[in-house]
Amino acid sequence: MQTELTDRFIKMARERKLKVTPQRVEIFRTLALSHEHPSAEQIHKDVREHLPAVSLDTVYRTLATLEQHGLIDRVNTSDDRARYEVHDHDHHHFVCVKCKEVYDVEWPEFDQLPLPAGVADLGLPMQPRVELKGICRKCQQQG
Amino acid sequence: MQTELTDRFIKMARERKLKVTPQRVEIFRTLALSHEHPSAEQIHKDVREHLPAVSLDTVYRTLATLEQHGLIDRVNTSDDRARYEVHDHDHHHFVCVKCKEVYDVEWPEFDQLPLPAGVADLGLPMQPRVELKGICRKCQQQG
DNA sequence: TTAAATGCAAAAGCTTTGCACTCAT
DNA sequence: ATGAGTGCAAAGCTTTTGCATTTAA
Repeated sequence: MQTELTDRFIKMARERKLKVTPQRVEIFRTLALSHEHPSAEQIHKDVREHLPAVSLDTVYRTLATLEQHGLIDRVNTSDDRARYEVHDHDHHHFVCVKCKEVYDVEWPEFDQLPLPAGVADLGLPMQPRVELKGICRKCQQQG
Repeated sequence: MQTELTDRFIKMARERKLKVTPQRVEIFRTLALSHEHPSAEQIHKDVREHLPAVSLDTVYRTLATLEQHGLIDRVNTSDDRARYEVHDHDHHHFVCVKCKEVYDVEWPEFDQLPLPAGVADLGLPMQPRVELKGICRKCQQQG
């Protein structure tokens, strides 16, 4: 529900001593409710339907802040623009190399796989994610 | 060796009816010999040591062309600029969220794992790659 | 009260594009 | 010969930044 999501954001923000502004609440809610892995500009457009005065640079700054504090994730696609998501369940991505669309994929077998031995030497790993590049159904049918 | 790599490129380019220009040869060779997952600008800088007249936009155009034809891969990082590699052995990436450095990781157990059932519905998958985000050794030590 | 967040506008940075010329085939 | 590739310069987009104002704590 609306309140539940907002409360969750407020709780996480407070824990990290981030100020809770209407802009931030709305940006987080918009992203959490989207399944489109939206870009900053898309988020801006959506947020403006509820808070018309929000500026694009606030969206950029907020996304950067929330990402740094681990509340949201940047999705690495081959797209020119950065795209984001709230990572609230274990999943991976199928990225279409043609249209750049991103689809969520669940893969429990992978989630249970232990990390390769050498990783510890490289650094401290966080979330292992699989990126499945490919051509999506829609693009296959179009040629 | 030098010739071997060049020959390999020429063969692949011819198969795809791409013209073999000195610029393309040098761009491919530079990328193939690099282990740094370089950006277009870095490649441009390196290539210029052998072919001083190559322009940056030719590098961009060549990288786009070679990527479209599958001779090179774009590496999806959280970095602002696009980065590339010649994918000549099975490996995955450890990406440092702080310095954006990309390290290669081998993971034979993953390579043997069958793809999740649902993928076929999404489209035609190509290479499954794992992206391990984390904080690299160097950044850990610096704070 | 006060440090952080926002909005605006301008700038920066990466990448793309139009056009005339060159070159691989 | 001829169409693809290149270099140059200019433009296009996304993203960042400086500064004055507002606001959450």
